[in-house]
Amino acid sequence: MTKPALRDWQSVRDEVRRRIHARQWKPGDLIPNETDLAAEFGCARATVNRALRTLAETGLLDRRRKAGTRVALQPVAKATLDIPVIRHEVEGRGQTYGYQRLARDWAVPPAQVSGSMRTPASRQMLHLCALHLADDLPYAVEQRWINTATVPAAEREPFLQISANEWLLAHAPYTHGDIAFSAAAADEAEAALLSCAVGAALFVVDRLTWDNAASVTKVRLIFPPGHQLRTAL
Amino acid sequence: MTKPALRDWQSVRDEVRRRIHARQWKPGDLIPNETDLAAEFGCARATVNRALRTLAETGLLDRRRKAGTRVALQPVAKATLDIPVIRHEVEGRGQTYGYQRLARDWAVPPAQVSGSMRTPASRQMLHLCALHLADDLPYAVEQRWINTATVPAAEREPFLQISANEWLLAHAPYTHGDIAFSAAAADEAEAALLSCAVGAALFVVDRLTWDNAASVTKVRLIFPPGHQLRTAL
DNA sequence: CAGTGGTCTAGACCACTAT
DNA sequence: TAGTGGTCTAGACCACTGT
Repeated sequence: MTKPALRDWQSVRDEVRRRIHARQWKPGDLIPNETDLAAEFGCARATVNRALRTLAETGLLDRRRKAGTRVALQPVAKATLDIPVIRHEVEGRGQTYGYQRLARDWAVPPAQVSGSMRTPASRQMLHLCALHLADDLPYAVEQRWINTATVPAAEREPFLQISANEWLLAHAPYTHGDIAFSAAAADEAEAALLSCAVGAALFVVDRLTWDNAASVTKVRLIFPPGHQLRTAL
Repeated sequence: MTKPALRDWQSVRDEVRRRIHARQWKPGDLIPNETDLAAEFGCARATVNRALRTLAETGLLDRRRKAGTRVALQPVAKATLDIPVIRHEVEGRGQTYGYQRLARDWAVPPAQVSGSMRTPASRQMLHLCALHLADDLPYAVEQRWINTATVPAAEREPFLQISANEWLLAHAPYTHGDIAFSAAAADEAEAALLSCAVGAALFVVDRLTWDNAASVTKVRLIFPPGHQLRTAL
């Protein structure tokens, strides 16, 4: 019995996945090298490379030069989260988006904020508080500090019509950042804004973005009880 | 002034990113096609393709055949989460991992569970409850249903020494799954296990995995107050 | 030192889709 | 229908790393 040639890298990827899944190649096993697989599959080595590279990126394979390619012992699940602009997130659910700016002021941030943003401890920063709505119900509270040394244009923006969430993406590019997810109990202000009980379990997203070595903004998004962040695995 | 050729796809990617960041190419702009960029950079089109494809995967570019490549108007941040085995997660923090099986029983799951796992509503499933520890402190509670129609070997595994979290990865491959993050208030049992107050805000991860059309397992991981899930952006 | 993956090249064909 | 990205190929050279 001869097998038909696998024509594209997706087919090769699927066949390799199938063999791993069928335990033909077991966790920890060394699999044939690219040249041999290319010969077996009847395609170019570059095609096999693309397939195996993709599988390595998802954590199913471990690849090392000279050592070869092994089936991962404990495949680390990789979940890719899309973090869209909140307006798009709401509209994507088929709901009507609403926005209210609650506060815009200049203040010296807490030491924890200036510390993590690497700004002088005594310097004032632009501080914003806003509410995002979905079908007129509270969707998320946004609390934000903006480093106007990095984004001077923000000084002239009132953020009355457009949220900082959206304005910054178009006006303040970032090179990298950190994001953290956690749970927190609602304080009185948050409970009032989100129409929930004080102490209710809120879903919290903290994000800090950088433009090279300069911090851009630090934001906390607070979601009402029941909010879920979902993704495929 | 002539520019030196860009030798590899990472250099091309960096140069394209630089131009976008410098607003030489603005959000919404059409950028030159692959052939022209290859000529400008002095490299093969495949090299440009690899660079632009990578940037499109991160959401910075929108690419469509015939329509060309545009700078994304609202770059959707893509965060890749690594979801390792809990033992590795703990050990990676330099802490000592501990594990306690709290319960292992057969039961008919709630309709919500059998419904989402697409199993007969009246069929018993293997149910597990376990506690993961870091330096002898509670790290996470694991509540799990296992579809033994898909993973019959689980019937003979006591899960006393090894957690289902870890055993399943080695013995029950999955093809795809869903994961959801949320916040929940601690009930009495959870509060006792995690040494926190009833009603405290807990971080919750719900995961459901599939082997093609057959569900494998549905698990809820519950983390004590203060737990954060972090990643780079 | 030798084997493996990582990448580049030049050319080709194809798939999709805006016009 | 024509322009663009998506991919494959065959061959080459290189980088890394186990032995």
